[in-house]
Amino acid sequence: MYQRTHETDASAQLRLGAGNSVTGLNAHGVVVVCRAKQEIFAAGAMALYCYKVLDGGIRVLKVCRDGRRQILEFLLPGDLLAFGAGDIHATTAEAMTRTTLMRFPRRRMEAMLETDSTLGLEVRKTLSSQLLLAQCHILLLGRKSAEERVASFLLLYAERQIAAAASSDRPMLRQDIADYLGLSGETVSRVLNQMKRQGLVELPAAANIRILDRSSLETLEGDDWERPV
Amino acid sequence: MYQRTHETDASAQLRLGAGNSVTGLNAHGVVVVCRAKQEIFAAGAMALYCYKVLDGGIRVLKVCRDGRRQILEFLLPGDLLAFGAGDIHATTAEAMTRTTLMRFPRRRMEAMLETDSTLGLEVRKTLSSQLLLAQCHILLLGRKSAEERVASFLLLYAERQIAAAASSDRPMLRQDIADYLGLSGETVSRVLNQMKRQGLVELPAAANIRILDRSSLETLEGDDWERPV
DNA sequence: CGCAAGCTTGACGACTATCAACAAAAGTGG
DNA sequence: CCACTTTTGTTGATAGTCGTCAAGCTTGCG
Repeated sequence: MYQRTHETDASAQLRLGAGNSVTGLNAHGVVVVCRAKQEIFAAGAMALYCYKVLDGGIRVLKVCRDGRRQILEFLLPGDLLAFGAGDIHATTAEAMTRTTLMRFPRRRMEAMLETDSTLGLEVRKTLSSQLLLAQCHILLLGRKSAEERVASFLLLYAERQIAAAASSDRPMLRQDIADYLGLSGETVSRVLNQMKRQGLVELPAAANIRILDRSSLETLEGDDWERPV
Repeated sequence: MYQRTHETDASAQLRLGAGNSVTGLNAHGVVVVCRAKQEIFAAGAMALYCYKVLDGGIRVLKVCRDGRRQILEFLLPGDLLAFGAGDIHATTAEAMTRTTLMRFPRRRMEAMLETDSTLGLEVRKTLSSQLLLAQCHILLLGRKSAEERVASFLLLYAERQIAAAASSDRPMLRQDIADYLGLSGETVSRVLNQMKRQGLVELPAAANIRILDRSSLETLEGDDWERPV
């Protein structure tokens, strides 16, 4: 809960370019550090703060009564969290590894939106690109086979993780991938190892995936759309 | 392509309240009428316009190379379409029935956002609530059984359709429901008829569904979240 | 009246979840 | 530094859900 100048912010800026600096808000931010698996906020709680990821990784998810889990998105350094308009969080956010965040009071953010149209543009761009990602996610879950889902996932996160690799070793468990893709952990494991046998990927250490044959994966993905920013 | 004063606008206003009037933009809107099944824009096309639905209904969807279809949302009178920040449409929009739209030039809308913070708020609220809906959709597609999906769908659209019933008879084909729920048309038919045998719904005419036992459906839905606005 | 589009129903098979056992890593504490 | 425990990943056997194919049935419309 202590103020700190943001050492890690430089790498964060690097990812999404200068445009995504949450302009004037930085002055009102507080740096918060979360340990692995710590909950940042829970579904149903008052949305008092919004966040920017500086270092580490976050999963955003929904849970059913009976424990079924669906991950909605993985956030990496540079990404914004909880900039929606709702006063109550509809999702839960958890740190995947030790994670550093910049935290902003939502009331102050909304006040700034009244006058600062640049901030407004940033927020709109964030919401827009989250929506585009969600739409691709919907197509994936609704109409793709297990193999296509894994291929899509690898291609989507490959680029991002290269950029985030500096900050931490790929913090992505099989079960997290499964809960993102709407599959079981076993199925993800099977598909990945089949891809390994076909020479499409390498699995050096567990929780570490290296793409060897990107174009074959693109064929498998069976898709049509322009990948969103 | 002719200007017209919006006769149907009153019922549209009724749905989402006075807040959702796309404030100053109305002056720059043109009323457009689409016949059933007409494409409003295609994925990949330049996003020149944004729209507000005045009457009828629209489906927004994505298609794979091999023809698999996934519907992302159904839009009803009062809903806004294509207010995202991207310059290229990532989705296709089609009229489900004869549909009346108000069409706004995006460049002008974006220009107004520079100064009009009320419009900015409206756009942010629209994007936010679309994102909430998308997140529920992701949970549904990733983790729910066919029966749970249909129950969720009925509950989600029941309220909306009561409001929209005035404008047109439920324009929803089994195949559209199936493509929204990530199921086959046959499965949707089977689940609906099973629900009918259990006295949960009535199926007076094809493409017409009446809910008889809402609370049982809520149990079936197997969910936990606060339904979004 | 007859055709076309959409809906229902059944039979069958494919895909993927579940269960279970084991292997491999990663912590943990002596 | 090494047993020990816990967590995570792999692999196989089995079963269930849902997609596909096909036929027949309704409904609406020309």
